[in-house]
Amino acid sequence: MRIRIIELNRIRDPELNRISAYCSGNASPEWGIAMSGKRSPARRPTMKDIARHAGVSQSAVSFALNGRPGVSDDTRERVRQVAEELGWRPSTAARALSGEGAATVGFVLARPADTLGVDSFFLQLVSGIQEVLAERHLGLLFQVVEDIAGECAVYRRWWAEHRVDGVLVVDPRTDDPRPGLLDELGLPAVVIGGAPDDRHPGLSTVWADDAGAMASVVDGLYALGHRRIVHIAGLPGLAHTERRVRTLRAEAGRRGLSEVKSVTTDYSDAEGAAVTRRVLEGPTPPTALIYDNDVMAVAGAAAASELGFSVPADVSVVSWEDSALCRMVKPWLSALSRDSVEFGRTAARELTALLDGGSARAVRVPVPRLIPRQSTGAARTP
Amino acid sequence: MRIRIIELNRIRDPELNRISAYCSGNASPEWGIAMSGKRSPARRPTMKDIARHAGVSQSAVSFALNGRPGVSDDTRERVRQVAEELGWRPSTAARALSGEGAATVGFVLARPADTLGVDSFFLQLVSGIQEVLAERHLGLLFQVVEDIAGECAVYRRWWAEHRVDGVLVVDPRTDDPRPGLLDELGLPAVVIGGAPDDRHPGLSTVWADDAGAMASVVDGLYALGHRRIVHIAGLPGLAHTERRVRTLRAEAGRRGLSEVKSVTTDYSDAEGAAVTRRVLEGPTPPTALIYDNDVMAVAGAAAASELGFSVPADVSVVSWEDSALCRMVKPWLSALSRDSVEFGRTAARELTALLDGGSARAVRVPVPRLIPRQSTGAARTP
DNA sequence: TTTAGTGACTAATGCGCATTAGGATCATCG
DNA sequence: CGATGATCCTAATGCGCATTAGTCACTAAA
Repeated sequence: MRIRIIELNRIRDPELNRISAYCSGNASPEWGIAMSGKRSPARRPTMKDIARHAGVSQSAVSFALNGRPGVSDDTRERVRQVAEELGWRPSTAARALSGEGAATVGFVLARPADTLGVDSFFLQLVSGIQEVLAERHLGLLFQVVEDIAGECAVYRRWWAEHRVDGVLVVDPRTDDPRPGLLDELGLPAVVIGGAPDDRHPGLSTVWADDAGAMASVVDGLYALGHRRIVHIAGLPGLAHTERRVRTLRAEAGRRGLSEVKSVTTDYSDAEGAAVTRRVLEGPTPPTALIYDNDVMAVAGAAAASELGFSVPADVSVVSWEDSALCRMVKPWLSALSRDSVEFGRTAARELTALLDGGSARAVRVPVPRLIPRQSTGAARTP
Repeated sequence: MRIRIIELNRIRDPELNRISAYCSGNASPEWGIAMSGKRSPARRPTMKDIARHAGVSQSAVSFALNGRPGVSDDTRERVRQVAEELGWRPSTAARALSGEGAATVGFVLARPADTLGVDSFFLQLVSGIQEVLAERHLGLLFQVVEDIAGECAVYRRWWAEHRVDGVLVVDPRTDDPRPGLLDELGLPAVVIGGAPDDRHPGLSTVWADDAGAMASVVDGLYALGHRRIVHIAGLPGLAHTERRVRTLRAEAGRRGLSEVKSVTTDYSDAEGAAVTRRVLEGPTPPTALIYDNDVMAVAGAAAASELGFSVPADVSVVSWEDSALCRMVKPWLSALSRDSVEFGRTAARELTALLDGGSARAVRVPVPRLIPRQSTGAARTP
């Protein structure tokens, strides 16, 4: 049916080839499908088909399938069965067009392609997000861009194209343009990892208490006798980096520790190792290192060993991210563990709540727990 | 405008809350947006708006913006400018509905959530795919499912919902139900990592020559004097696993090596280490180990060291996947390196070609190169 | 017996866009 | 000078669905 139409179009307008996408899957390039013996691709059933099969009007079908009043229980059941038999599913395009939203949620990852390294966090996060979205048949539109500007452009485009009903924002920054933009566009959004923000009451937030975690890590290290601590932090602009850095400074101040500092990096193994070398080669090397991710922790621990520092005898190492990596090196790295999959689930749940008309709120997920392994120990008393 | 409509609906049908998604972004839960002083969210401009501003009919706008004949160059330019000013973008829903396809490509990852570990391959692959799709404003719909059956269900749903124009299939298996299904649905698809398959001429394939790579690895190890080689392979059902296993057997047969074998695993660090221990503790331990991914290689190398085997003096290690991981352990692991991002780009390009009406084909990407590092060396002569 | 009311439907409309079928207004040619 | 095309536009239609406005038959109330 559709095929024939395409053929006609083809004849009338030779350069019109976009439509051909529909049948290119198993069509020969010669447009011979309908004529050749080959089975043509199955046709999507529509409500009209259901109506015909069930002997009612389209509207009745719509009422029946959407649980609206206006049809008898008998008819409703019959329509449902026919729909089932035909394998009908509502066309998201048509639904979106008639005001229902696109049944899709957007997720943008802003980082250069070559920076996409060994990082289990995002895949797990996305996996958790999926789990919740899938239950409600919501799709996840995923995009990787170079930077925040690109991310904003994507949001604008998605909004203008009517592609998504809401978005999940990751890696919030201090002075971030995204919340404002999303507010302006009226696009429901959940910020993952951002602290609650009064300026954008329309956005929900799902966040971990980095401050609390940092405080407890410092507590632990202090109790082990560590007085010189270096925090090899992540990207400087990120909100959670700032929170950690600030908390570390506060904790140090509270205890009167002067040789405690944070150094920001780009999260790469290379910088992690480089910074480690730099601080350990200084006049008064730290006795404890806190790394903002597992990759840097592993690279840093290796760098320390190379310099002749024994872990944990000479220097303790804590990874702010737990993964298989931490158990793939010797000594096993003590790490702050959080459930990234659950984090994703929570974020997705908040977004669906928002889509259902709920009001925005800030949800705090459990403080990451420190899993003590072999890389932390008492500070060597000088 | 829309707001008012929603309010009316709300009054008539209190339990109708799906529509609310549109304004929940910055709407108070009280539906007071229109009345309150707050700026209501911007409204999407449509072609009607453009037509009004430009003083022409909607059709003229359509012709102008789609490069169709029927409007003067003057008008065309004017319309384009207005569209630009208004920040207009075609509604994908409307486009899809009028037969243009959904401007979206699907990607399903079939693996249990907890198996989503440290794996840079997929993120890089997706990143490459994105790069190509983004150029053409094609969206990527991403979904994680538990298994192949779930994946098939997703394809069916996407097809019935008219959500995607084509899909990218990863991890092809021997005796895979997916190509047949996609053929049946007439959904254009590119199989990533599968060998060319005559049975489904409608599907394109992008694949690496695992056989060639395996042969060259065996060549290299043989030249170094290795005669007892164990291949710690990935999942048994996967097409590329089978290719590698078969090739290894053939190569061994060709050289008359009897102590060469493959052991399949689940790709996890745990199994990688376990299998390593088992084979090294046997009566005649292998002198070379080939791991099907970086995670197992690292875990395996560590396990070997723990057993007292020195790498590479006692046993050589090759990782069939290069990543930062391979340079994060000592000794650095020799690895087969491929450009996953480019792999993704190639796959995406094949799919867009298919969507443009091109015919299916099988594209071979370059054979992965072996990067010799510190983990491979001459076999200890017994 | 008329009137109002209700339950169960069908017809008709709009969403935003692509496309087709028709006008109008010209210039060109026989 | 009227017929024939071009050229440039506008009106109208359909995609698949949700929704609104009828319609019709039947029942309960007045």
